[in-house]
This record gives sequence, C-alpha cells and structure tokens, in this order.
Amino acid sequence: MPGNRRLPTRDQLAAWRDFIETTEALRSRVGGRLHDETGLSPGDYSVMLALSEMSEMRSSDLAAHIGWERSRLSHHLGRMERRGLIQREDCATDNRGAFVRPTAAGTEAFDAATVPHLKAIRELFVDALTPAQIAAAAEIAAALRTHLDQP
Amino acid sequence: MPGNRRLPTRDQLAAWRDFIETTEALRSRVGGRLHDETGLSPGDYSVMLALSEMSEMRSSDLAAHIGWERSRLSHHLGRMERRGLIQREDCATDNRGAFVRPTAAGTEAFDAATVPHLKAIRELFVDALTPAQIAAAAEIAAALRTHLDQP
DNA sequence: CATAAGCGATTGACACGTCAATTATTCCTG
DNA sequence: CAGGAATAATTGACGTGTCAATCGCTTATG
Repeated sequence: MPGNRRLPTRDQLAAWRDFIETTEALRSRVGGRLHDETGLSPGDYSVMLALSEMSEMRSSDLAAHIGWERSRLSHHLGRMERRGLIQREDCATDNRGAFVRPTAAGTEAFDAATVPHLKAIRELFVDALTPAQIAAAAEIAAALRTHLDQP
Repeated sequence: MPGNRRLPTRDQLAAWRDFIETTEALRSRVGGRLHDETGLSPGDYSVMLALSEMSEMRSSDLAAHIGWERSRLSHHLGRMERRGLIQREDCATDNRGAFVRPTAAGTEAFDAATVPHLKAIRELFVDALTPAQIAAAAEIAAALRTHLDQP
C-alpha cells in the first residue's frame, strides 16, 4: 500500500483548488468594492466595526476582539492614524497601555461604509447561492473550523 | 418597504463571516505548513507547478497560466531569482520577451514540496469534510465563480 | 526596595500585492 | 519607411502581513 494512498484524489484536489481560489477571489472582490466605494479597506472596516461597538478600547483588547496579532494591529493603527480615522490616547491607569478611539471622520466613514459593504456581501455571496447552499457553506465552515482548531 | 430589505439577514451575515474567515484561516494554515515544511511559499509553489508542466515559459504566458498580473509575477520572479529557484533568459525571437525556467535547485525544492503540500491539503481540507461536504464545497465554489464572472 | 520577570505596545526588516508609470521593442499603417 | 500604437516586462511607491527584537512600565519576589 503505497504512501500516496493517503494523498488527495484528483477530484478532491480539484475541489480544493476551486474552493480555495474562488473564496479568495470572492474575498478580494468584496474587499475591492468596499475600498473603491467607501475608501476603507477590509482591515479598516474590522477595526472601525469593533470600535463602533465599544467606542474606546485598549489596543490589546481590540486585537483580541478582531483576532489580529498585536503587531499587525499596531502597524494598521499607525496607517489609520495618519489618515485621521482613529487616534491613540495614553492610558492613565497603566502607562504602558494605549486607548484607541475613532475620530469623527473615522466614525463618519464607517457609517457611510456599512450599507455599501452589506450590499456587496448580498450581491456577491448571498445572491449567488440558494438558501440551502448558504446553509451548507456555514456547515462546511463550521466543520473546517473545528478541524483547524484541533491539535 | 425599506431599502435595507435588500441587505443580508443576521443569519446570512453570520454565514458570510464564518465562511470567509474560516476559508482564510484554512488557506493561511495550508500555506504556512507548505512554507514551514518546504521553504516554498504558496506563490513559489504555483510558479514552480506551472514551470514543472512546461519547463520553460514566457513570462506573460506564465502569468496568464496561473492567473496573476504581470507585475505581480515580475516582483515574485525577482524574489525567486534572488533565492536561486528560477532564472530568466532573453528571448531570441522577441527581444522584449523573457523566458523563465526553473533551476536545478528550484526543481528539487518543488519535487520535495509536492507530497508535503498534498498531505496538508488532505489533512486540513479533505479529512475535515465528508465526501458530500466536499462535493457541496465544489458546487458552492462553482456557483460563486459563475456569479463573480457575470457582470 | 531592588531587581528580575512579565506585559503592553511599537518597531524594523522583509515578503507579498496592486496600481500607475516607464522602458524597450515590435507591429501597423499611411 | 517613418512614426505612432501596441506589447513584454520591469520598476517604484505604497498598503498589508509576519516574525523577531526592543522599549518602557508594572509587578512579584527575595
């Protein structure tokens, strides 16, 4: 029984490729529309979404909330700060810490971005699939996630 | 009938998020394993895979073959050339053109990467899903792709 | 209370992607 | 065949992501 008995079949490999390439194209298309129509990148949107729920947050908590590494967030916040979307403030109780809060311009940009973004999701994802397929997609995601989270 | 009648429902949005975040995590995990175990990035692998089928190729054809923009390929080939995986040669019949060919080291790295990569795909994708789910994933990808290629 | 350990956050170096501009060559057309 | 349009490929600027190192502050411990 050769070792490659355990490798994917031709069909499984084709399914993998179609699946992974198409989901990547989908993400990129939705993100592109978000950016083109609103000036916010997907990363910007995630940050602003989290801040819109809390309005002010420790940098670490924000990173945990959106599931980013802290250094990634730090770089991203630097770019967002330069563009005037957020600002950082020192934390009185812990001088190492920093608060992140949206600026007025940032909040406005986020508010203006929400509907276009949801619309893109509807048009490119929801409208492409039947209700059964959407349910299947959610189940597939759950199965993959469970498997990924294993040892 | 308010305009947001046409926006995704709570469930649809949750499905979107789970789906897109999980597929991204999956891609990144498979890519990470490829890179850690073989020293080739997913981009390197795509390039070497295409070259393994043709052995020598015009840069443009290579870009078309793997569906990349030419400038992306140009940057990537620069990095791969620096690492000694490929080399570029002038084209006799068209002095604008360039041939790309794998080096011996590149071919060796690719050959050594194939099995580990397929193994990662099996372990993280194939093994996570039932045969019916894999088929459903392929159908979902096809539906999304068709829809993306529309307007 | 000194100091080492730990934590919050940033930084620098580098890989990767996109877009717009550029260079060099070939092709086309009057 | 002259000169501009088209083509092959590269380049530069910049946003994005990861990893490892660093810096300053807090806290626990002897």
